[in-house]
Amino acid sequence: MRSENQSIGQSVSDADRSFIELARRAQIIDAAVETLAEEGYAKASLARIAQRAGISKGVISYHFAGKEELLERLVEQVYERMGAFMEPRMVAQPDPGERLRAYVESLAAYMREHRVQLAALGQVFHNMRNSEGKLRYGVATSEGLYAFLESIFREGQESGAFRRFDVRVMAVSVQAGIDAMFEYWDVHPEHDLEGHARELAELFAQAVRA
Amino acid sequence: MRSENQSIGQSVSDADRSFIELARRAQIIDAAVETLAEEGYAKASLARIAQRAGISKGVISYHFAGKEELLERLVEQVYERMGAFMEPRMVAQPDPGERLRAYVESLAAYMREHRVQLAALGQVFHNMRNSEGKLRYGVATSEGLYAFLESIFREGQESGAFRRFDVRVMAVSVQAGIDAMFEYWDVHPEHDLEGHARELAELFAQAVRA
Amino acid sequence: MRSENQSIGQSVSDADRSFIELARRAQIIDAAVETLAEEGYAKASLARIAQRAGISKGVISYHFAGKEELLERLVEQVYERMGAFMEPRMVAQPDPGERLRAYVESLAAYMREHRVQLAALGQVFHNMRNSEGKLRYGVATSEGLYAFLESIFREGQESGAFRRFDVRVMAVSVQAGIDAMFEYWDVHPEHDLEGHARELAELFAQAVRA
Amino acid sequence: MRSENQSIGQSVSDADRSFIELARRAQIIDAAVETLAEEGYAKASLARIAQRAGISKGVISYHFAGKEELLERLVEQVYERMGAFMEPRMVAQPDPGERLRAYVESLAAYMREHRVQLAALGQVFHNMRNSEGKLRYGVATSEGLYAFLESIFREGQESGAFRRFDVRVMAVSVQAGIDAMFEYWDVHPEHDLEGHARELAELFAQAVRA
DNA sequence: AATGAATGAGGGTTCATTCAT
DNA sequence: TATGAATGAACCCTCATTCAT
Repeated sequence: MRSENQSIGQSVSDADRSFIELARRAQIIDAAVETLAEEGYAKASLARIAQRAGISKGVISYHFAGKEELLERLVEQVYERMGAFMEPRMVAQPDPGERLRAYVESLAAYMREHRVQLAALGQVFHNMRNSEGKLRYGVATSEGLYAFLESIFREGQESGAFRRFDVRVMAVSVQAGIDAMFEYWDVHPEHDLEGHARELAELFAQAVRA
Repeated sequence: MRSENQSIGQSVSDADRSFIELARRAQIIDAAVETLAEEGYAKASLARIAQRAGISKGVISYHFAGKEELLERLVEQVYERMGAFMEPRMVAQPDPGERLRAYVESLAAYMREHRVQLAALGQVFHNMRNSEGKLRYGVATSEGLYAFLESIFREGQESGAFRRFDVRVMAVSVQAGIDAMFEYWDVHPEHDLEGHARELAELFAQAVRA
Repeated sequence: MRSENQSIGQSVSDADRSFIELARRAQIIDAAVETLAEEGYAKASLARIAQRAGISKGVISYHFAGKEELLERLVEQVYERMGAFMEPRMVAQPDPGERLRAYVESLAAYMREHRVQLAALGQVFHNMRNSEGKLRYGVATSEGLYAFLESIFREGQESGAFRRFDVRVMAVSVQAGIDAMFEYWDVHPEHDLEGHARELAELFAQAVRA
Repeated sequence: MRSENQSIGQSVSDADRSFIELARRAQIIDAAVETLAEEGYAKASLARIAQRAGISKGVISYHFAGKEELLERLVEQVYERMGAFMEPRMVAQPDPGERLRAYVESLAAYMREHRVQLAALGQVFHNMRNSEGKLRYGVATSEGLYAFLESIFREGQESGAFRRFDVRVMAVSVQAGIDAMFEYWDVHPEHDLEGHARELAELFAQAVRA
C-alpha cells in the first residue's frame, strides 16, 4: 500500500505509481476540491469527500497517508497547474508594465476556467493548521508570488517607467486585489470577471506610473 | 432563560438585559474573540471558549441561544465598535481624496489597537456557514463598506478630481488592500503597519487621480 | 468538566471531586475492570466498557481525559487497595521467615476476594503501551515489590536464618510464583487457592533456609 | 489456494506443500515473530508483518487462512524447535535432581539464542483469544510442561531424594520462575541470564530436597 | 443565574479480510 | 503465486446541545 510505504520514510513519487493508482488519487483530489469549494473546510470531512467520490471512506486512507497528505497533494496539484498556465504568459512580456497587466489578466483567465480549484485552495490556505495550531499555508506561501511581483516593480523603477514606492506593499496589494476579484466573482457569478481584471490592471498601471 | 425567549420570536434588545447579564455576555464574547484569533475557527469550540473565560460550558448556552448566536453577536459588537471609531474621522474630511486617505489610515490605527478582534472577525467571515452550507457572512456583509467607498469615488469623479473608473472594482480593491495589510501585519508583527497604510493610501491616491 | 481542566495542566485530586463525580468514576473503573478481566485488553474498548456500565460512550470521555487516564487510575486504585490490605499483615510479622509466609498467604487471601481486579491489572500490565510502543507498566513497576522482598531476604541472611543466595533472583521467583498461582486459579476456579499458597510458602521457606 | 482448502476441512500437512510455499510461510512467520517481539501484540497487524517481510499484505492471506492460523503455526513452530533442543538434554539426565537442573539451565541456554521467538510466544500466549473471548493458549497449553515436571518430581519423591510436596504447585512454580527469568532478562539485557538460571536451579534443588 | 452531567453524532484512523487481476 | 485495491467495522476522541438541579 502506497501510503504505508511512506510511513517508513520512503517518499513515493508519482512516477512510481501505477496508472490506476494515479487515477484514483486524482479522483479523490477532485472530490476533495469540489467538497471544499462547495461545503467549506469545516464540512469537508473524509466521509463527505468519499461520498462525493462514490467510494468508501477507507479508500482515501488507502491512497493517502491521512487527510493532511491529501490536502497537501491537492495544494501542490492546483499550484502546479496554475504555474504551468501562467509561466508562458509571463515570459512573453518583456515590458514590466505589460508583465503586470498580463499577470492580472492571465490569472483572471485561469479563474474563469478553474473556479472550484481556486475556491478549494482558498479554503485550505485559510484553515488548514499544523499540529501546533499554526496555519499550514500562511503568508510564507505567498512569498514566491510577492518576490515575482517585486521583481517586476524593481525593473520598472530602475528603467524609470515606475515611480518610487514600497515594492512589498505594492506586491501585497496587487495580490490582494486579485484574490478579492476572485472571491467577488465567486459569490457573484454574473459579475464581469474579465472587465474587473482590465480595470484592476489599469488601476495598478496608474498606481505604479512614474 | 434569555436566549430561549429569542428563539420563540421575541427579540431581546440589550436595553432589556440586566447589567450582570450584559457583563457576562461581554465576557463570553471577549473569550470567543481571543480563542478565534489565537486558535482558529476550527479549534474555537464552546468548551475552549468557556475554559478561556473561566466559566462552565453551560453558561454560554444559557446566555446565547447557541454557538451561532454567539458568533453573530461577536460580529455585531466588533462592527459597532469599529464604526464608532471610524465615523468621526470620516466626517471631518470634506475632500474625497482626503477622505479616502483618512479611511485607510484610520483603519490602520484601529488595527494597531484591536488586532485580536479583527483577527477573530476574519475567522468568522471566512468560515461560519449557515445550515445550508453557505457562508453566513459573505460579500454581502461588505456591501456597506463598498457603498461608502463608492460614494467617495463618485464625489471625486463628479468634481473632476478623480478619473473615470469602475467604482465597484476600485472599492473592492481598496478594501482588499486594507484587509491584506492587516493579515500581513498579523503574521509579521514587526511589519511597519503605519508605513504600510501611508503607502497604501498613496497607491490609491495615484490610482484614482484624474 | 473535570477532564478538560486537566488538559490545561491543573491536576485534580480526588478531594476536589464531588461525590457524584467520584461515584461515576468508580462505576466506570469498575466496568473497565470487569471488561478487562472477562474480555481481555484488546476487546476492552471504551464502547464495551460503557456498555457494561450502562452509560453512553461519551460519559467516559467526560470523566477521564482519555483511555490512558482511565487505565492509569484503575491501576492506581487496585494498587492502593491491595497495599492497604497487605501493609498491616506485613508489619505484624517481625520474623523474616514469617513475613515471607504472610506475604504469600495474604496475597492469596486478597486474590480470593478480588479476582477480577487482579485479572484486570494483569491485562493492563502486559498490554498497555505508551506512544513510543514501550510497555507502560513494565518491570519497573515491580521494582517496589522486589525491593520489599529483598529486604526480607537480607534480614534473614544477616541473622543467619537464611542461606546465601541472590536476593534479586529469589525476589523475582517468589513474585512469579505468586502471579502464577493467581493465573492458575483464575483459569481453574475449583483449584485450592489457599492450599496452593501454603505449599508455595513452604516451597520458599525451604528454598531460603540456611 | 492452500489456506482455503483447509477451511473446508481438508487439512494440509507440510509434506504436501511445495518448497517455495514452505519458504514463504517460514518467511512470514519469521516476520510475525519479529513484529510481535518488538512491537507487541496490539501493533502486530498483518500490514506491519507484511511490511517487515517485504511482501504485500495479501500474500499472508494467501498462505494462511487468516491471522488466527498464522499465529497458531507460529506457536507450533516455536514449540517444535524448543522441544527439539530440549529433548536430548533431558534424556541424558537419569537423576531427577539433575534433570530438573538441566531443564532450567537448558531453557536459559535456549533463551539466550532465541530471545525474539520466546518474546513473540509470550505475546501470543497472553493476548490471543478465540471468537468467544477466551484465551486461545491458556494454562491448558502448559499442561504438557507441568506433566513433564511432575514426572520428575514423582520420581524423586519415590526414590526418597525429594520431600513430599504438591507436585502441581511445584511444577507451576518452576515454570513461572523460568518464565519470569526470561521476562526479566528480556527487559534487562545486561542481566546475567546464566547466573540467574544457576540460582534458580539451586533454589528449586533446595525446595524439593528431602 | 449557573452548573455539572450526559448524550449522540461525527471526526480521522487502523484493521483483517475479500477479490479481481 | 502474488498483488494492489477496496471494504466496512471498530477504534478513540471532540463537539454542540440538552437537562435536572
